[in-house]
Amino acid sequence: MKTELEQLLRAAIALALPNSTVGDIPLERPRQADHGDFASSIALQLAKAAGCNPRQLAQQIKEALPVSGMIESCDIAGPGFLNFKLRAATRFAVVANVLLSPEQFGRQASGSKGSIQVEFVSSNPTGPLHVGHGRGAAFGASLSNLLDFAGWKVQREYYVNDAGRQMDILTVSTWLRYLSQHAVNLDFPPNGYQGDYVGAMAEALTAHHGASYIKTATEVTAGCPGIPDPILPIDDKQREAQIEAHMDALIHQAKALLGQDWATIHAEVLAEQLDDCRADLEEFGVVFDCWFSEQSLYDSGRVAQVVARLDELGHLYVKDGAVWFKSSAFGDEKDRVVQRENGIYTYFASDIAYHDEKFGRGFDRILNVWGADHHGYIPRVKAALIALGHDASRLVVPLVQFVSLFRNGEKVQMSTRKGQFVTLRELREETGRDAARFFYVLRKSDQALDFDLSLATSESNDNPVYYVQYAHARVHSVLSRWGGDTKELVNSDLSLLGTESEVALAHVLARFPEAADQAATDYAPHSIAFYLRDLAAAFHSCYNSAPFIVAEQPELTRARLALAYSTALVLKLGLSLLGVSAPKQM
RNA sequence: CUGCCCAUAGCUCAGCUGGAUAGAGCAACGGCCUUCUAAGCCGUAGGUCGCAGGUUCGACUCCUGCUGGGCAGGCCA
Repeated sequence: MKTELEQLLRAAIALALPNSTVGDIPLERPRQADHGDFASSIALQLAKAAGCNPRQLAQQIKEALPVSGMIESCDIAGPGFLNFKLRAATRFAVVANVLLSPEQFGRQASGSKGSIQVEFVSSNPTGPLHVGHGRGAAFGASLSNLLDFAGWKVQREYYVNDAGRQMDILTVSTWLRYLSQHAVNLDFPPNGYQGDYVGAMAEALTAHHGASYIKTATEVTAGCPGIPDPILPIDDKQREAQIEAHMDALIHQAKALLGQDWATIHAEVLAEQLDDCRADLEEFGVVFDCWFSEQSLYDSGRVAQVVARLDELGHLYVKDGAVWFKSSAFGDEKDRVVQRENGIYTYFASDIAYHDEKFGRGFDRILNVWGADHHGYIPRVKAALIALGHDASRLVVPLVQFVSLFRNGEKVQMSTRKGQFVTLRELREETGRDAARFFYVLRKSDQALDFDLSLATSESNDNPVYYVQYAHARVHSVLSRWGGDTKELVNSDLSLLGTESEVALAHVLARFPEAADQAATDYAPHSIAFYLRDLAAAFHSCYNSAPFIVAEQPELTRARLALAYSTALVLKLGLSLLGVSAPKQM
């Protein structure tokens, strides 16, 4: 409807101003009803270049407008706005459109926008997902759904950081718990993973492999500097350094003592964490097409290859024994190390290989959904891509800000250390999946989120999830009261509609395709949540203004139910984009 | 010190590539259930869009400076 009107305007402008070049035609739905159904400020924009006053130009455009069955009137208002009023039949045509193909309403042809990869969550598989990851998951999943709906061919990917030190630390932590369960007593390192799940994995290790990994305490700590005594008067930096050195020595010692068994434990720990993570996300309605392993980049030699390529291109140099990438030559604020003095590649090196690999897969666009704390990392990745000859503008990084939990008005304290964090699983169990998914996307992603647990769990009118779901349930309640077949509703006489609240509802309904498309281009699932609230509000208003079922007027009843049912279908569609269910009863 | 994000009603937040009288929810106040689910609706009140400049027909929106809050600046990931 909007695009048709846009074409009419374009034709009119071509006639009124033959020599002008017009970009996008501004066309908005005014807030105020007396400004019509659509308004355009195009005359104001073109007036200057055309050298005449805006109202005059608006008049010319109006007169050049092709005849159309959808427009009832076109007025010139204010400084030169063109206000369009639609015919009643045009206004309610949306109802028939929705009923004819409910799944397709607002959906754009698959692949019409090109292909896109969305990488999100990608948390280290070193422990359960917490509420921060939950936001990334909810955002990324909703965004992916939206992009798919708006015509992108979407691939959802989880990058698994299965290489590197954090995984080693988890493996050691598990092994140390295993040892202590077998009465080998050692001081547990403060930078080890301390959650209960580590102990559980240690028990599983015993169940699968018995006592075959037991070593003595002296063997394990041989060559370790030990954990600094808390009473020692050394500064925090020194203490930190010694703790890290102790951990490195433990890892080294574990690898030496266990030999092949180390790889077995490592693999088992990783598999267990990934399975848990996958299940957790699935229960949250978040499913990935691809789980991409960081380790595979090392195994296939891609990391070494990409570093070699940068070297051939002359973008590397050696300083202080380490290999540096000249990222400052490509927009980064300083150069970055890709290979450490000890010969080990940095995380950045594998990330370059990963992004190079992704670009090689031929996506038109690549999205990395990252926590906002990683924003400083963007320039160096882009720098690497540019250096490798890629078009870095194809990479977009939507940032997701932090989440704070509130219960009864008080902030829930969380710290990743000591495993004192609220997990996504706990959140889901407390609020339910629907509330969690909806609350997560109720705020702009680049805005810090205060997640109000009391509100999310309240079964009251304060809860915005219920507000939308209730509108959907209400429609079905009315439909079942009516008792007819909803398939018949397509043939209703929509010309019987026309009250103020009916017009308003149809108007919001017709906005859905634009809202979905805009939300996709803005990477802004939150605007769908807001749209759904608007739609529910328009429905509730309609519901209260007059009964849908009028006993002595079956035709009017059918027309009104057609409007109500199409509303329910769009509510369901919109909620499904956000991963929220649409119950028929509440 | 430098970079990024944020600042809108008492509170939590929307505000579409610059458009007409800046919106919603909660809280406050006043109404609406013998009729399809009151988890709802209708109404009233509430604002110097952080401050100061600039760009123009027009600025919550764009630019600069300032104030106040969050985050980031490793041979960690």
